[in-house]
Amino acid sequence: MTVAARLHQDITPDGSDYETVRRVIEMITQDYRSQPTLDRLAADLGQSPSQLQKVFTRWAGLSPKAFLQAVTLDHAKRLLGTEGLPLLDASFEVGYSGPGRLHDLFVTHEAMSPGVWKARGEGLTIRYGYHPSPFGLALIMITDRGLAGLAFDDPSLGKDAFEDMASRWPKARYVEDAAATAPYAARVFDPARWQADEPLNVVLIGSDFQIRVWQALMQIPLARACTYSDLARKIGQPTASRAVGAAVGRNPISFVVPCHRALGKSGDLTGYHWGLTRKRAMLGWEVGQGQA
DNA sequence: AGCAACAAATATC
DNA sequence: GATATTTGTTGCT
Repeated sequence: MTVAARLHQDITPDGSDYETVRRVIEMITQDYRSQPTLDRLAADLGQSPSQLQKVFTRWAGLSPKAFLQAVTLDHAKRLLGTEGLPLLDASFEVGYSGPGRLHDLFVTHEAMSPGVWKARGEGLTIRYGYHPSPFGLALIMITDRGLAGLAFDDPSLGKDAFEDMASRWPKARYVEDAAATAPYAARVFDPARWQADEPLNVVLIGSDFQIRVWQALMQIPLARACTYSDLARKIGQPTASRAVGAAVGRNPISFVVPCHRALGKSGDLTGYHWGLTRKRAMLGWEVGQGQA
């Protein structure tokens, strides 16, 4: 099966795969100490073990067991007491194979002038559309310069993706145009199309400081992680880690600007705007792509 | 005033 | 002793 065909299956319109995966992750992370078996997870979900195995591997490219190890990395890292070690190095210590040599999603970015940001998006026309993704229903926003926003709709979060995004640039004009955003959805979530010869154009709209943080984030390779203080050092303000945290959290283009790769210094997955479970899911998924 | 932080100190098991 | 919780400091919005 081609990657494209596989991806098409991954992103069932009703998002049922992600829903299953999300619940598994929640169960796993609730008591990772007990290392729940596949049989038990399946029983709790009311599915047959083989069915669960199939859905899970299709989605993550990893068996649930391997995935369990991946999302337990924060725990592993804490146990190892390693400092500033990239995520996968830590996983290597717990008997996990190393990262693949996959290229990361190749993007070119340009920063919107601070003026546009200060004007709260005035004069900007933003087209948007909803598309299924491996992480649930995604809301994509574009300007004529490129991708400007990526959010996730998640009823369990009790927040509306569109409201959330629109409040960032309240004065922009919003036009629904799913046909225009569809190609972006296809590109962003298909690792087979992450190639340098056809870079994805993204537009960063934010304050000066935020944009520097987001640019630093985009330099973190797939399935790797770094800490907030690492980022602070990287942008030349080693004491500004707290401000970095705030800026990371404000990132409008989640997943593409990999805010999910920022961890607390101890390896804790501190917070995530679109839900901690989704952050774990992304990290695990990336590890899976690295294996593929 | 408010944060998706950090480190050191103190309290708790 | 190892972990939880608290407290002071931090830089940018």
